[in-house]
Amino acid sequence: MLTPRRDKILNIIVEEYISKGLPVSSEIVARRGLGVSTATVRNEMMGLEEGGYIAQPHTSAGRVPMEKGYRHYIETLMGYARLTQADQLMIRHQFHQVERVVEEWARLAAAILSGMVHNAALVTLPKTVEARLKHLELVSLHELFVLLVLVLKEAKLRQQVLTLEEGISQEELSASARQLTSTYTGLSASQISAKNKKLTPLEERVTKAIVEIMESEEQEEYEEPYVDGLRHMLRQPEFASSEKIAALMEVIEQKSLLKSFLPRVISGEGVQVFIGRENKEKAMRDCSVIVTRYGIPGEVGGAIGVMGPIRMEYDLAIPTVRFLSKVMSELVGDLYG
Amino acid sequence: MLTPRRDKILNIIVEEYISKGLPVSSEIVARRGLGVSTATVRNEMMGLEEGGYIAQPHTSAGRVPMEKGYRHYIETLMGYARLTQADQLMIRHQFHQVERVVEEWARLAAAILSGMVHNAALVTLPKTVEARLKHLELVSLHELFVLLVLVLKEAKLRQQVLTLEEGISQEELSASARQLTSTYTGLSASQISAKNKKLTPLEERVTKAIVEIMESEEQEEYEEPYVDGLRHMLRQPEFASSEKIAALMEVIEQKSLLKSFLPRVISGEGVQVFIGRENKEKAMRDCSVIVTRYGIPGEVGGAIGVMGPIRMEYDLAIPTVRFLSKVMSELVGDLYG
DNA sequence: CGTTAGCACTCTAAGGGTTAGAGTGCTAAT
DNA sequence: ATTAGCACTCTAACCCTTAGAGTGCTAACG
Repeated sequence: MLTPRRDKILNIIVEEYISKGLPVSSEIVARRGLGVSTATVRNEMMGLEEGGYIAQPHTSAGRVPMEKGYRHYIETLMGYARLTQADQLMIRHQFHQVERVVEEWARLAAAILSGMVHNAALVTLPKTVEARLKHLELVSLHELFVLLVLVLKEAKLRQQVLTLEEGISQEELSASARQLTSTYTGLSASQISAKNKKLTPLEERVTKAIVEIMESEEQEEYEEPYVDGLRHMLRQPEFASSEKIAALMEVIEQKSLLKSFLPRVISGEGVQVFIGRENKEKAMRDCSVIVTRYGIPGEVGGAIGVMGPIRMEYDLAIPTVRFLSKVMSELVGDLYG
Repeated sequence: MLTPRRDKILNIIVEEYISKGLPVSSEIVARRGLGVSTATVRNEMMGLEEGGYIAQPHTSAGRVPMEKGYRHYIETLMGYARLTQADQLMIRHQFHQVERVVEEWARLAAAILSGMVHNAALVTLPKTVEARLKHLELVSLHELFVLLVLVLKEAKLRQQVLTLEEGISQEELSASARQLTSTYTGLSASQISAKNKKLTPLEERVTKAIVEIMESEEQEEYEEPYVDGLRHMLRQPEFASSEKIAALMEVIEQKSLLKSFLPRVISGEGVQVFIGRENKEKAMRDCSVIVTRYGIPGEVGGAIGVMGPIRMEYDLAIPTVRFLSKVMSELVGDLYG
């Protein structure tokens, strides 16, 4: 598709632009590698420009990569970019320092990721394909209020306050809870609602609530993600305009973030990169998102990724996302094993 | 301190500046109320300027309120500013629509508040002065891992995964949990650790974990707050500089937000306003924060507030914060009743 | 004495004009 | 195919000018 020399020139332009943020002149390219003159480089650049890989902000300026150029660069990168052994160790070490709680892991992953790539990180909590009940408990709060506590298969807690018609003692509640736990344990929402044993009014009420909670659990595609490192991302010069920032904030706070690209993450394999206009949200047409799944395929999974300006250090961000996804998969697999 | 006329002129300047965002000229002031000429207004303005209430950006510009001017304006405001009946109803209505869960309330309060005042809202979850155990449960996850679930007095759940020395059946775990619940229910961390009954190794392990969790619960001054509506705040013209935004984001993401003013909220009564330099964080010297407590004094409480540019609609923000604090107090009081 | 009309003064923001320099595309030579 | 050389273009940074807004002061007024 691209001659080796053009490929090389393109990659130099992208690298240079990413690190400096300024249009890249033929001279800068000529100084790096290939023993050719600036004139030759200029000729090749014209070809790349016709191909839509690069463009000039104005006539007398150097070249700037276009989305197609970034795409090409990233394709090359995907092959070899890996984290150094030292970085991997450093990251693993940090995970050993925190508690064995999924929320903590996700938070830490977001913190590490955003810190390393100087951009915002997103991490969703892992979600099981099918929620299964592990244990349930009824705790009398006061008068007619009862707290229903569900423990789902992967140590996930859900709670709901139920209002009863008549007061019931804690002893009776505990008995019912024990009873229901033993009949429902290990079952999914559909299996629970399928069971049509004879139930007391209380048990019926509780069962309905359980099914409701577990179904809503399965419905949502993903949990709301942890977002960390906005402070880093906003320091990038491309976010000088506060209008852009506000628009982005809108997307983030309205939670439309997930809907916009998670479907594509689920379907795809490996680390995926969405550059500029490839993002569905208008506010993100100046951003790139690097995401991947983590977890155990077909059982439990979440998403982890980075958001930043198009001019991002892909050579760092891609392997970092990849590695953190690996670590999270191991941890989650361990917990759910 | 201030003659009635100066007081009036000052308040006009502040109001006008808040609504328009432009320096206020003597003519604008003269056109509103008081039957005096621009020259007289100018004379009075000079007095106000000497007093440090207002200032000119440059020689030939109108006046802009200084922090002292805002302070004076707010002091006047505090007396009478109330929400309309319609707004109050509208807000109450929204709270009736959501589930009886503290987290939901806090989230909703933040959403309503930020939407109404077009700025960022902060709401912490209510925190009890002393954590009391309501119920505990032990659920076997697999092999040596056991999930400890605590239900605290105010329907608050806490969890921790314990690693045991040897496998224990779910039946035994449940028995222990029931046993411990009955002995510990209604007690505080210190009371639990004071009890020195004979304990099995398992019970000892669990007790230690309980005390640990409950103590950490009491230690933290406040929970991490929900922040909502940054998208609104960032649209304000004073946040045109992205440098400011990034600095603010730093404060928010690093959680230093709470430490910076919550001590003062706890000690103070009623709605409090921190204007510009009165905020401890450097990044917030261009911001105002309006906060108050909610909850039941001496028992349980949280904080709710607004953050925005100094040029904020105090006449709207102050009563809104006040009213939402009232609603949250009622709800929380109801739940903990 | 407080108030006001009148006026000179100051400062900003916007527009226009100039210029140095960067980087190009083209041409002609190698 | 490559390259040196050069004319050309466009930007960004200046400076200069000017209209207009709003002031502070002075002197007159009730």
